[in-house]
Amino acid sequence: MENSKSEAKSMKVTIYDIAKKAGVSIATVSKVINNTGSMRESTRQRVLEIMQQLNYQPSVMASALMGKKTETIGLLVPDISNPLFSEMARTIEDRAHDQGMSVIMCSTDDNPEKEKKYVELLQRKQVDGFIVGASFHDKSLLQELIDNNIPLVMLTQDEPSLDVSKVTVDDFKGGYEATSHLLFNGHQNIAIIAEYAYSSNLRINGYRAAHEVYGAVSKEEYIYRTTASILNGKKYFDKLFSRQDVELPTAIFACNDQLAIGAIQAAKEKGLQIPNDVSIVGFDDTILATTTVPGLTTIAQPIKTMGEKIVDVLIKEIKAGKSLKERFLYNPELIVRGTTNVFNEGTVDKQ
Amino acid sequence: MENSKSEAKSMKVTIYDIAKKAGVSIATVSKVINNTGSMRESTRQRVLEIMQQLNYQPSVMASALMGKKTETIGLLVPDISNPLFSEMARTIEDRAHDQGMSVIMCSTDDNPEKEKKYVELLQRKQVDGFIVGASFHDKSLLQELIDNNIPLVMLTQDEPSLDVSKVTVDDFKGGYEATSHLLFNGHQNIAIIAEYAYSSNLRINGYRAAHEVYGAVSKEEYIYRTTASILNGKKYFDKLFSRQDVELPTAIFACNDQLAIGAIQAAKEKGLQIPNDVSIVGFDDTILATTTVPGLTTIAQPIKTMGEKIVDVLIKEIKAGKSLKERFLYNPELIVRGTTNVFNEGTVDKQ
DNA sequence: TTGAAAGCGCTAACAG
DNA sequence: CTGTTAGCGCTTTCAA
Repeated sequence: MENSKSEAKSMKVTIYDIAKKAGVSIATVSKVINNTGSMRESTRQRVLEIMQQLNYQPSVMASALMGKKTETIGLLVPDISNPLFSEMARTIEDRAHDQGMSVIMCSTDDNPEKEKKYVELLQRKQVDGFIVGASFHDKSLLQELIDNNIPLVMLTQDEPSLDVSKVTVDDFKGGYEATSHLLFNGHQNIAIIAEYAYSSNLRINGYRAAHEVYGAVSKEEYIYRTTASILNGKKYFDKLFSRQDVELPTAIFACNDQLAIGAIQAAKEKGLQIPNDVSIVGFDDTILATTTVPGLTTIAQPIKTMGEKIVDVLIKEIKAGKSLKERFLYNPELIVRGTTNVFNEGTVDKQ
Repeated sequence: MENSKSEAKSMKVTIYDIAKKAGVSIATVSKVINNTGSMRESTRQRVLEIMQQLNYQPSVMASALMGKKTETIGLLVPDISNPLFSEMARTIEDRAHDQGMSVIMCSTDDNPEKEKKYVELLQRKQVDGFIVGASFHDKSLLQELIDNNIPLVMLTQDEPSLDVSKVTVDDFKGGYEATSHLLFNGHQNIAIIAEYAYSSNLRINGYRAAHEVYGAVSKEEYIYRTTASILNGKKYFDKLFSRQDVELPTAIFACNDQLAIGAIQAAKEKGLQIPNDVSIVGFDDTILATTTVPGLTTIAQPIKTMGEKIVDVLIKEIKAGKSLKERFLYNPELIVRGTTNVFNEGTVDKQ
């Protein structure tokens, strides 16, 4: 009635089972698991074999208890169902798995209570490090992690008050390029629908800078702020086009693809032709930018590159045991599709 | 030089610290943590207070080692960046967090090697249960989990060979409704672009059944299979429209939104008008269905409801310690937008 | 080269 | 009502 065969019963097989069957001590088994210490090659082989036979999987829990890593990272983003973040998440997940780590995702909804809850949860789960994406409101929570020397890196959020490693796109340049493209093509009245995020400040600065360079005036009345969603894109487009006090804009620079799509939809509903009556530029270059007709002209972030880099940076810091405070700034790229009329330049990829 | 104040130093505070400071034993502290046993109310309060003061977070690792749950679930889907799954994931995440659990996500890419790798990884991390979404090729891996009595539920995948709880949409009915809508509106030549998935078999059956009911003939030449992507939607649309041996279809039923969008793009490129020259119906009703112009007529899955249900079922099974083998079948709903012409019926939500 | 033993932070009897 | 104690599965000195 004993399970003397290699057919492990249902009970989880532990380091003790391996040790007994191999006729060695658990210390020895531990050494072969971790590839530490030295021993007779034949011993190592025997243990290895038995581990195979019994399909032994060392418990991450137990080793984490002993101060080893959990090989898990926490990913905090505003909303994983937002295409920008789901695309980022996919890259992050792949890169992490390549290095033997898994990722727990948490959508904060820009809600400080959820932020707190998730940070604490992830700490209880003893994640090896955090990736914080796009926006995080309760800075003090993050500062506390930093103070406790818990690896933390920021993606797509160049919040100056936090002194950690960051991977971002050059938001200023992105804003500048989007606006230049529009100015270059003859638009004088360009509105901007931005987000309540640090990145949007930078993009707005780029927008203003472009105006200066082109000798145009950027009107404060054209600058709106909201949160990312198609609905808000619609709403703010309508607001913009129902004002009496300023000239109607002929172009919109939306600070992300969702807002841009909302603007497209609102324009269509108003019977405006795109790009002739109104041109629209988005930001991010998510899948959404390719599914509209006409395709959305947008500023591309190198999502894949950034996702991979942020994982690499985090893992490096986890190994180093301290923040390296590196900053990586990537170039945005203007992708011209059908929502702007083009008399020139730019990467043309019309669909 | 002692940190006698409530200002916990950097070392993690443990159950011992609480016990010492409260002047009780760790057993007592453990009891208040888990709300077990009984004790003087004043004692409980005192301990609770100190836990607050020291910002004590019980280690999930340590309690998991003792056989408690890890409060983590593993989510396996083909690709988290696919809007259907990211929207599902969002719902799942929220529902799980509501009940104190977090989710580790893994994208399998329909690749059996990744499937194996992730299942093993999640086991090492001792997840309390698995949610397997949409498609999973190596059935034996799942069967092994089931045999080991590890909670496992399936979402959107009514694979008959696995006897576990399932939450799915009624794929047959969805296929039937999509096709009926087209037949009812006068189409006789309706092609279908399906996936290599069990759900697609069912949708194809519905497609055939609708033909029978309407006294139409469903031609095998109109049935294509591929994997979900915009590119494949385009590709198969082109294939369909370059055949000489059958009449050109006047309508396409694509088994998911991505394929449908590819078809829309291909149609536009060919200069075909939608819905007049060709009508298109999708499946899923993801965000993609709302961003195209015209909006995509599609079969909606109740993503939120299903996501919540699958979590509830899994958690119930985790608590029960065994599979309940429940099946939940949800009604799909036809959402009529602009890619089909309507002479009648259906939920109209044109944009 | 190997193993005995002392924990990691927590839970769960079992005594007191 | 409360504390003592024996582990959970693993890592890591330190001796042998």
